[in-house]
Parts: sequence; structure tokens; C-alpha cells
Amino acid sequence: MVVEVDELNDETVDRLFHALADTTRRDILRRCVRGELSVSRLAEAYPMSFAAVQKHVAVLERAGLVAKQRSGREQLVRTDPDAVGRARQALDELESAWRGRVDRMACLLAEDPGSEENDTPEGTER
Amino acid sequence: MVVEVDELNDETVDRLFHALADTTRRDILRRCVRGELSVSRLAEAYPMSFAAVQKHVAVLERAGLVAKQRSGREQLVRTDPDAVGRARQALDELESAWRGRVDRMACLLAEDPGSEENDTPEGTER
DNA sequence: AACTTCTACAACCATTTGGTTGTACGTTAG
DNA sequence: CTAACGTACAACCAAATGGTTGTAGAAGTT
Repeated sequence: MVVEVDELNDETVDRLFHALADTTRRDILRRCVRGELSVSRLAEAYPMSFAAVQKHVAVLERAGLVAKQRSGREQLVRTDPDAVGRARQALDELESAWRGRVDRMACLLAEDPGSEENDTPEGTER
Repeated sequence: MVVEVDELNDETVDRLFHALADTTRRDILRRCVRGELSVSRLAEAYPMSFAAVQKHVAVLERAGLVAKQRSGREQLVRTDPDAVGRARQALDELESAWRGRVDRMACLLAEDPGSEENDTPEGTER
């Protein structure tokens, strides 16, 4: 059974970080872990229009950080817990580019024994 | 001796993630770990003007992801290795908001034994 | 059916972003 | 000194962002 981590492409990472680069959106993420809030309920929490919050949710949704689920006439917003993991993976892939190996995993345990300094970044151009 | 992790404020995190939300800028980060490239050398690598690259570097600099160091008439760009750590910390702080405790550290080891489900987010309202 | 609630989406506007070119200045090389 | 190089920065422009209001539809409520 291969783990198959699905290398994230540039556009995905762009959307991910862009979605995270806004205080309101990060706050929405924190609020919606339980998946109990509708967009309307959410919107009550912020000093802006419903439509504005709707747009923020859309940005989060396109980034895969959040999913909506219909429940009657409401649309419940739920934060995807794995999404933060994908953000971490993006950081890991960034870091791994200069930590020698390019293919090291998104896993937590760093396990950094020999501090393998690598002087040949080879295919790093363009 | 207290660890004192310096809770990152919203603006800092905004700048951090915004800086990371661009393919060119992430590529610059990967290239400048060795700190050997001037802005001019860097600019040669991209299909855009010198000034454009200069602006990207400025964005990275304001986010604390990169530092410039004069060397003669050149300005060498160097990626701050700790910066990715700060991004990780930001993710951790996000996640910790729904992992029960709000004050858990930026440390890697999750150490999640009892899956402490917490039903009272208390001070989570706006 | 009539009404209210929640959502979706279009149109609009101000500001920011990401790019351009042009100019000015400091530093090194001839 | 003069020329070339590397940088900084201003001015400008198109497109994207983050907000607004307004309209319309879908789903409950009475």
C-alpha cells in the first residue's frame, strides 16, 4: 500500500495560502470546525454584509479549506481538518527543497539525524 | 525559563501567508536559501522585469521571509529558515483553536492521547 | 397562497496587486 | 573621471480583491 501524497501543484498552493492570508477567513475556519454554522449565522459575527461573508466562504471553499452541506434551507459550513495538513505539506515541500531531499514526506516526525547538507540543488533552475 | 513563543498577531500572519501565496515568491524562497544571489541574478531567472522581482523580494522582506545584505554594489537575498517555522506556528495556532486547548505550542509532536473533545469553546465569540 | 428566511449571484465601486517603464543614485571597473 | 552595473523608487496601468446593494430563487412557516 503506497501512501501517494499527491504533490500539490502551484495553483493549489496559491489558493491555499491566499485563503489563509486574511484574518476574517482564518476566523471563519476556527468557527466552523464543528460544522454547525450556516452562512447566515456566520455572517452575524462579522461587521460586514452577508454577501461579503459569502464571498469569504467561497474563497475558502475553492481552496478546499471548507465544505458546505445543505441542511434544509441552510448551508452549513464545515472546516476540513485535513486542509491545514495540506498547508503544512506545502510548507514541507518548500522547506524540503533546501533541506537536501526533495521527496521527504508531510509527516510530522522530522527525524533529522545526520543534518544531510547537500551542495547540489541540481534541477532547481527555472 | 519560560519559552515565550511570541504569539503572532493577525497582520503578521496576513503578510506571511500573502507572501507565500505566489508561485514566483515561493520559488524565490527556494533559490535564496544559500544567500548567494543578488536581486539582479535572481531577476534573470524570471520572465519579468527587474523591478517586478524587486517588488516580490520586498513583499517577502516585509513578511520576514527574506533578508537583504549589501555586498559591494549588490544586494544579496537570503531566505530566513526560521520563517517557515513561523508559518508553521501560524497553522498550529489556527489548529489549536479547535483542538481543545488554545495555548498549545508550536512544537511538532502532536502527542494526542485522549482525543480531548471539548464542548465549550468559551471565549470564541466575537 | 402568502410570507419569511437563507442562499446565490450580478453589478458596481475603491483599493490593492502585479506588472510595466523611466529616472536617479551609489558602487565598482576601466 | 567616465562608463557600466546594481539598486531604489516613482508613475502609470490592467486586473484582482474586498466590500457594497439589489434582485431572484429555493425552502420552510403560517
